[in-house]
Amino acid sequence: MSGSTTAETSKERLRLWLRALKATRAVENAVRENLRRDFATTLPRFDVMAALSQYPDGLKMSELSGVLKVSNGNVTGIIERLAEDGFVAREKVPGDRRASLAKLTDTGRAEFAAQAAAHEAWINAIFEGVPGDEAARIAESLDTVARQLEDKD
Amino acid sequence: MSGSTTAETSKERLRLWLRALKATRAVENAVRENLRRDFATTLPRFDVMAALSQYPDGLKMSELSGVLKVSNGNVTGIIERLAEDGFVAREKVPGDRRASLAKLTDTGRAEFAAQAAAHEAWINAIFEGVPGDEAARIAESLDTVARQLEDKD
DNA sequence: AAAAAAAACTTCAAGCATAAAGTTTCATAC
DNA sequence: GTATGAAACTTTATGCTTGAAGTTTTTTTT
Repeated sequence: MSGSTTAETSKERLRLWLRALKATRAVENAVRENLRRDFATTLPRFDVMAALSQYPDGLKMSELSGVLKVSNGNVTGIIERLAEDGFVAREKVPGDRRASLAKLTDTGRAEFAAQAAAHEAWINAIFEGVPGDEAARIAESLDTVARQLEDKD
Repeated sequence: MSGSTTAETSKERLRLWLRALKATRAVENAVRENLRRDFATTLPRFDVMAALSQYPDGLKMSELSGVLKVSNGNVTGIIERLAEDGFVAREKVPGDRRASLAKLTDTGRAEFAAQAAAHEAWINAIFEGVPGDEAARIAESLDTVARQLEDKD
């Protein structure tokens, strides 16, 4: 009977999801709090800077919203505030006057490097109780779920 | 060497977290979209109604914000909108004129029953690729993380 | 070449979320 | 019994987020 779909496994999956949601929210909230306390920033801003740090030549606004899977209007606001703080610069795209390129400034790059190092340390501390091989197995299962959802789009 | 804490397991844990975050966000977004499409509601509203459904005698505003781990002001707004829609009633607490009790109405209870049934079906479909025993193991690891964070508060 | 359609943004309205400040009510101290 | 402090909320300011509507520029059709 192993592997069959019963009403009981449905409940079990629901419980898994609720626990997963609870745990990830707890981690997320801890990260938000740390970002706020140590860097006076937010998770969305960190996410944007993380994305930009992987593209030294910059990303168009629409590419950025595609990478982060958030709406266009959302990206507009976050980039605007990051630009005000001097962490991001908006450049014009030569052949297209509609588009604009968002790019980390040197200040932004330095700031993000510090944030990323701290972030890795926080995560490492939080996941201390999870052995490495267990971590790999969990990631595998979660990817299965993520892929399942991507296919539906 | 198994189980020792090295720089490599730190990176591995970071990757695990990023994948977990990506997967749970994907599931969360799918649920949000379904709630919107099928019930014209939101995840925060669903969460509030789920909490209230477990307390037939109602919850005080402060208790509700404690259960959901969100701020007081947040609860005020969500309950207000749910009350406008007739799903929640605010009652006075006999001995204390400061406090108020939030409680599902009959309409609210019926509405939530429909939402909860649909929700379980969505989750079951999304987690179809995850076998039951794997699910149990993942939940175990996630609980370890969640407990770790609770202790710090 | 003019018209229509599409693309790349930005703006807007509404809801969610927090922290901080403000109100009213209750409990304690003196 | 009056003052002090705490508790239970609400309000406000700011930022995140979306979907929808609006603008400008580019591309495609005809």
